Amino acid sequence: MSQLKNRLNRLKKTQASIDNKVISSHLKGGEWGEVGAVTKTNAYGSFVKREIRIPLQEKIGFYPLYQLVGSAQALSHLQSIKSNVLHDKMLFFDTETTGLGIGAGNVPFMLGIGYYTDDAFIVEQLFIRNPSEELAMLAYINEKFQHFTHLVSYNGKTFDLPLLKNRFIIHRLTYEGEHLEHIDLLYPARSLWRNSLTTCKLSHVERKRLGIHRVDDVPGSMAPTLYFKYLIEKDPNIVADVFRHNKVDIVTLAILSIYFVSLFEKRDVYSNLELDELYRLCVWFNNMELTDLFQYVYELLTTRVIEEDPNYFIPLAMIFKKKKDVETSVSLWKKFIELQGHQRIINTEPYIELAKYYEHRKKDFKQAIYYTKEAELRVYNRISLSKRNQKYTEILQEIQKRKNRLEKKIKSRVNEVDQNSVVELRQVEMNV
DNA sequence: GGAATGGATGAGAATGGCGG
DNA sequence: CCGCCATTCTCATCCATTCC
Repeated sequence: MSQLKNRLNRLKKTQASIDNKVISSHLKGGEWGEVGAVTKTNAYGSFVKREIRIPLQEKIGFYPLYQLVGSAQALSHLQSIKSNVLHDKMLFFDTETTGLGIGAGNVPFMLGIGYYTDDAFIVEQLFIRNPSEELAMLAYINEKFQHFTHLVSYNGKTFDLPLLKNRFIIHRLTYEGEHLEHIDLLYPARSLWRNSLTTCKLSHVERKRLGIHRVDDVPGSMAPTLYFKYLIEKDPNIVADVFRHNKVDIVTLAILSIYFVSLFEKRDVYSNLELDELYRLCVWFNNMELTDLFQYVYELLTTRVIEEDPNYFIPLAMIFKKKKDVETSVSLWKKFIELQGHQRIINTEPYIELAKYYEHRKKDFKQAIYYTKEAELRVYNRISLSKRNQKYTEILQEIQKRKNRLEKKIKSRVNEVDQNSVVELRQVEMNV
């Protein structure tokens, strides 16, 4: 055990020295050992491989790596994943390429993969020193695919994987990863943070939500330039930063997975969320049909919405309307009006929705016309406040149309009642 | 510069109530 | 039964975003 610990510590040290850029310039370029990499050879040729072991208890940002152990299954809700998700059957995946297109001119010069073993998280980085090494690298990763069931990436569905498949075709290799289900974390990230983060780029997400702060990171957009420079000068130190960048990307994929999983099982994390995140989470659980989680988050959300921003009652009401639970929608619209009705500028949607509800479902035209008139009043306020009122005059016309219709309906109902009472009277007379 | 994705927006069909 | 109108449901289409 202590032997293992020693070994881990030793590995940790070498890795730290690489990360701290102790790759010093007095060791003249050319030696791959300097970046902690070795030459790997297989039946198709050679390429360079760097392997890093990270102990599972290591904390990356806010979360330790071991948190995914035994709890990866929840990730299946993020995309329509059918098979069981096990942490040690997931292959985290990110490439560095010579450009952004997925056409033939774009070459992946580095493939970064990450996976869990019993005692560590392993990052393997495959790098080609020239185009002729690509085939050997592809063959290597092809064999790796066999040991996993799920691929995890960030925008990999549109970028990394199509590109990689193209390379297989160009090299006349059969892609052996068709069995892999693909979890692309970009989409859940966007649906959760589209409003609360200015951008959902991986580097921004990890800094703002995972507590991971990169130091001296080279942006991905620098990768092509650095690689071309390497091709000319053949000094591994030139691409040392690309290795480091790619490694963080891979590790971030694991930590982001942990974060998502925690949303499904650690209900105490909800109190740290921004209001909009909590709302988006509510939408998640509703769409995923996880009723318990939905109910829990919904209740938490409503108490916060009252204090922080009653406007959220409106989309929430629409969720229940879609679920055909209109009574709940009605209570939310009314709650909104109760809290916001006094404001000069206010969304009229709840008034209109309530008017529809009373006209069409309850046939209570008086209530319907009451809410219509309330809406009309608010729009008047708007128009008097703004010069550019084209939009609001249209809304106003719509409202007045509704009002006129309701007035007619009320009138005709009064007539109906009169006629009915006349009929009743006649019947009484006949009976007499 | 290519493409999967989800959200927003819109068009068209289906529904349903109402009056003639 | 038919025409009219408002609403709702279902697709279709568009648009921005993200990867290096």
